[in-house]
Amino acid sequence: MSTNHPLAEDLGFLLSRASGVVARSASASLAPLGLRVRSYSVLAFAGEDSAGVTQRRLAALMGLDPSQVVALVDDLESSGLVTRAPDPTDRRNKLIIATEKGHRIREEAQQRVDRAQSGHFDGVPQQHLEQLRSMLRRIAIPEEVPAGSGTESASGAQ
Amino acid sequence: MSTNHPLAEDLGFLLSRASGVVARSASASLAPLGLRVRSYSVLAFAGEDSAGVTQRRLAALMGLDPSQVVALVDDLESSGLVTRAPDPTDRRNKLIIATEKGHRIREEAQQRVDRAQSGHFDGVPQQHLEQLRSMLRRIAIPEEVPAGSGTESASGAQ
DNA sequence: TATTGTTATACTCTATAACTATA
DNA sequence: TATAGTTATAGAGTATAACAATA
Repeated sequence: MSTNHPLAEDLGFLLSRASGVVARSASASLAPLGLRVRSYSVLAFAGEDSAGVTQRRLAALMGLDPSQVVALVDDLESSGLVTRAPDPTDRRNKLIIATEKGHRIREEAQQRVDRAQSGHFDGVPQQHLEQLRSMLRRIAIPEEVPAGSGTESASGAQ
Repeated sequence: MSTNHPLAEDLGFLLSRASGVVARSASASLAPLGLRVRSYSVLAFAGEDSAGVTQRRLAALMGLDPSQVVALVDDLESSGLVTRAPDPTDRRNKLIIATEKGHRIREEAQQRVDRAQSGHFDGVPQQHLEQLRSMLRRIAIPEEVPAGSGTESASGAQ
């Protein structure tokens, strides 16, 4: 399409830069809780569903390889924020469930992240933010990640 | 502000996911040229200014530490895409200048990246893309990086 | 004394492949 | 045989600190 635009105007470039800026401030805001953006994401997803989430689903939600989820859960588990509960239905699955402490920390973590992010977004009108969100959602999740998790052989996850 | 929203709707999270998706496809499209997103960015900035760019300025433009720029320039230089020219005005500076071959490769690289990215953005109305761009620019470059490069002791660069 | 580029180092993130236990 | 979780490993990205040459 538009040929020969400067890189500083390129959407992919700006996306990457902006993402880095926001992630760094989120990371800094979480440090006092002993969390990083990654582990916070796992904790947040686990805390959203009282039935727990499988590691496979976490990987799909976060766009990671399942092998990367292991260490994240290990850390949270050893900090007592989540537990790995066996799934009675299918014993291959491990359901990641937030502990009571996990819920408390998650609450505070979310507030911290929100506070850190508001600095980046608060000048922008609400309507634009909603457009931004829907645009990013479309790009980030090409095929709307069905709740059934991973029948698609890790298609868009990589 | 809005308390207790699901993480999948969080702007920072979506930003990070979308950025990853776009970066991966850009990376894949550049692989046949022996470039990555990072080295392509250096090549693009160098090619935009026939007078060349200092490594310090590249670091500021890309949000990197100056030490990270060294290896990127090393690679491009050994591939014959850029040269390190001494700055007569200030011999501490090294001006990174695209070679003729560098300009050719840069041209093709840009086309490849544009093609890869159009898949992600082409459904979105032009007006929304422009809003997105200006929003990302604001977040990515907090204080509009003055052309004078780095008097601000690597403030926003980190 | 301050700044540009540089080297070195350590840590995080990303990407793959292979293994185990269950199904 | 296929899938969930796991281990291991190599490579890329990120973050700091210190140093030489130049200003």
